[in-house]
Parts: sequence; structure tokens; C-alpha cells
Amino acid sequence: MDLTKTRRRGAELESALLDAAWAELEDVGYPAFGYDGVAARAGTSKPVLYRRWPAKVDLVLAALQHGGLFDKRALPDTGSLRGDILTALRDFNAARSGFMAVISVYLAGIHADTGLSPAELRDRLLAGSTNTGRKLLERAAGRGEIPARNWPSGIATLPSDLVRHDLVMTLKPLPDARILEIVDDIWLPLVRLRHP
Amino acid sequence: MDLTKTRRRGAELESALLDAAWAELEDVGYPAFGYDGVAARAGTSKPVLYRRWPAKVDLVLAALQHGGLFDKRALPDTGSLRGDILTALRDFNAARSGFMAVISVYLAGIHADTGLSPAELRDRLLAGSTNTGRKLLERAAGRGEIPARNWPSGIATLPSDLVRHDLVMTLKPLPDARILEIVDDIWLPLVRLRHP
DNA sequence: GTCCTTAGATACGGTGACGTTTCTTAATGC
DNA sequence: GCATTAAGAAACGTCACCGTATCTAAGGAC
Repeated sequence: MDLTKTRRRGAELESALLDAAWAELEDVGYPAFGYDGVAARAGTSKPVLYRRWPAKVDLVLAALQHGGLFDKRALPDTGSLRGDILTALRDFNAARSGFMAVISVYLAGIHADTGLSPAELRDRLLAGSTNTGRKLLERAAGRGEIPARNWPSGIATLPSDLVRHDLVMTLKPLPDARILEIVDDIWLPLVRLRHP
Repeated sequence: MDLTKTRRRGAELESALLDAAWAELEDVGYPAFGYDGVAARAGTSKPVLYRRWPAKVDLVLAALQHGGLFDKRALPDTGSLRGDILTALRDFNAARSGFMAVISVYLAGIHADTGLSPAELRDRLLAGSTNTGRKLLERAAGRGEIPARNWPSGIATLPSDLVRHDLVMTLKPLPDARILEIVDDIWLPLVRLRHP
């Protein structure tokens, strides 16, 4: 809190509120996420939050958006399929805490009426994987690196599926060796196959 | 409640308590799991539960065990690798609600002191996959179906990793077509590769 | 039948979070 | 300077759940 100013207003206030909401969501997950926690973290009072986001789900959605979860990621272009997919997976791995926040929101939807459309959240969870893998494959085929093929979606999404799986199962970032295994031992051999 | 008997005792009572606890855990997940809910579901009073399981985690663990989560599954033996893995994955898919209950317990461990050792729970989550895939592969190699090889663990666990991933991401059982894709388009081509 | 254990019902006090109200006063625009 | 808005502090009532205490009486052993 700036000593020359005691109260925040406008965009500065909202930014601070959403920073706090995002941090709280990442920190405690959806079930324990609440107005008291966010207010304390933001150094504000609850009416300030309720005025803008009258229901928990409003605040959660705003926090997710503020956290950049809905941002599109640039498609890596390293000149090789291996480089592209490694970059994409490492980026995702490094940004995992946002993913984990969304997972806690998403799984909470089993048991509670979050008001969030599961399809919307699912789209966000899978964003960058339904398209990224396929785009990288098509580009590589265009370069002649791999045979052109109409890829089953399960192959296009395989690397990110596995990263996602590990993030949930271990609650830790993947060791780089695991990323290399996914790429070098599993995905690349598969996409390099000649297919009838 | 049987009209000729009004109170349960002994093994009958415990079984009913754990049935209820398990059902509650599957229904509401770990964060919302509590003594009031279990007591209501079991048609009992809270002291009855507290007498046996003084802390929530005791009750959760007992419910998990009662739900058969810690049971060993028989290794399928259909005479072919494809048959074996399809059977294993379909069984797991059918039994998924137990898996989802464990996931909610496991993820809750991020944010709460469950008193459960993450390593223990992780072992249970991965049970049947660190070993099953490898055993099926070794058996198939022994039959001459596939080249013998020292399989990277990521390949041995690949089918169940993907099933697990989909269960979490979709909150639904996998369509059989997806299981067939995992087996026929991804795993079998990979394990049939000649490897230097 | 008696005696003992404890199941089941009920009540209780405490706690934490929610959602709202009240109040003071900082911040902004005129 | 004044008027308006709303930030921030604090308090409040409600509710759900926890964990415990009390009581009645069912169930089982003898």
C-alpha cells in the first residue's frame, strides 16, 4: 500500500483485486477459494469485491481471465518438429500452476454448481493441444520431415495429454527427461511411421 | 432399516458405515466429505463414526480400502497383447468412479493437510500401471508377438496414462473408440517397432 | 430374567465463512 | 473550497459443520 496514497481506485484497484484473486486461486484451489481470503490478500474489504463480482463464480472467471488462461499461445517455430514440440511442452510445463488452478475449478464442477459451463472450461483446458500438435505435424509434413497423413486426433494431442496427465498425477513439474521421453521415445517414433 | 431389527452392531454396522462413507466420497469428493454427510447417509449418529474413526482422514482411508481401491487386479490373459491391454483398459474404465474419488482426495492434498502420505496415494493411483503394461509386454515378447526390449517406463504406462488423463479431463468414461485408438493407433504400433 | 455395552437421537458450544449493513473518510471532479 | 462516490474498516446475523456431551434403550452375553 503506497504511503502517499491510501486508497486505490479504478483500473489500479481492479488489477490489484484480480492479482489477489488469481494468487488465491492458485494457492488454495477452488473449493477453499473465498471472499474472505481474496479480500485479505488484496488488502481490501469484502463489499468492494461483492460490488464487482456478486457471486463466487464471477470472481473465479475473472481471475482465470486475468491469469491469462484464455490467452492464445504463440506457436513455436524452431525449424524442426522436435524443436517445436519440445518448446511447446516446456512452455506448458513452466506455466503449469495456472493449469492446476483450472483443474481444481474443473473438478469442483463434479460436485458443485459452479455456474461454469464444463464445455467452456474443457475447451480452455485443452486449448493449444487440439490445434498445436496438429499444426506442428502439418508443418513438419510440409517440410518433408515426416510422412503426410491425416492424423488421428489422439496422436496429435498425445504429447500434451501425457504432460497434462503427469502434472495432475505428480503435482510437480515434469522433469525434462520425461519431456524428452515423451517426444523422443513415444511421439516422434510414432509420427515418423510409414502408414498404409 | 430392517423392521425386525432396529440397531446394527458389529461387522454389519461397520460394513454399512463404510458403504455410506464410500458412497459419500464418490458423490461429493474429498473437500465436501464430512461426518454429518456420512452419518446421514448411513442412518447413524456422529458419535458412532467418531468412536471408530476420530479424524476425517481415518474415515477417508477406511472408505478407500472398503471401496476396493487397494485391491490387486488380476492380470488379463487373453492370449494376445491386444486382447490383454484392451481388457485391462476396459476394466479400469468401468471402475472409474473409484479412481475419481481418489483423485479428489489426492488433489485435496495440495491445499490441506490430509495426513495421507502423497507417496502412498500416488502408489495407489498408479497401481496396476507401473506393472501391468510391463508384464503384458514381457509376456507378448515371450510369445514372440513383439520384439523383446527393455521398455522405457513411459511406454509401459502409456495406455493407462492416457485413460487416466481422459477420465480426469472429460469426467466421463472413455468411449470404446478412444480405447481402441489408444491401443491400435498409438500403443501397439509403438511396441511393435523394431528398435536398435 | 439381569447386566453391560454401545447404537442412535438429540442437543450443545465453538468456529469460520458468507453476505450484508453501517460508518468514516480518501479520492476525484467541478 | 464543496459535493459525490465508493474504498476500507468493522460489525453483525446466519448457517453449516465440527466435535462433544447426555440420554434412552436395543442388542448380546450370561
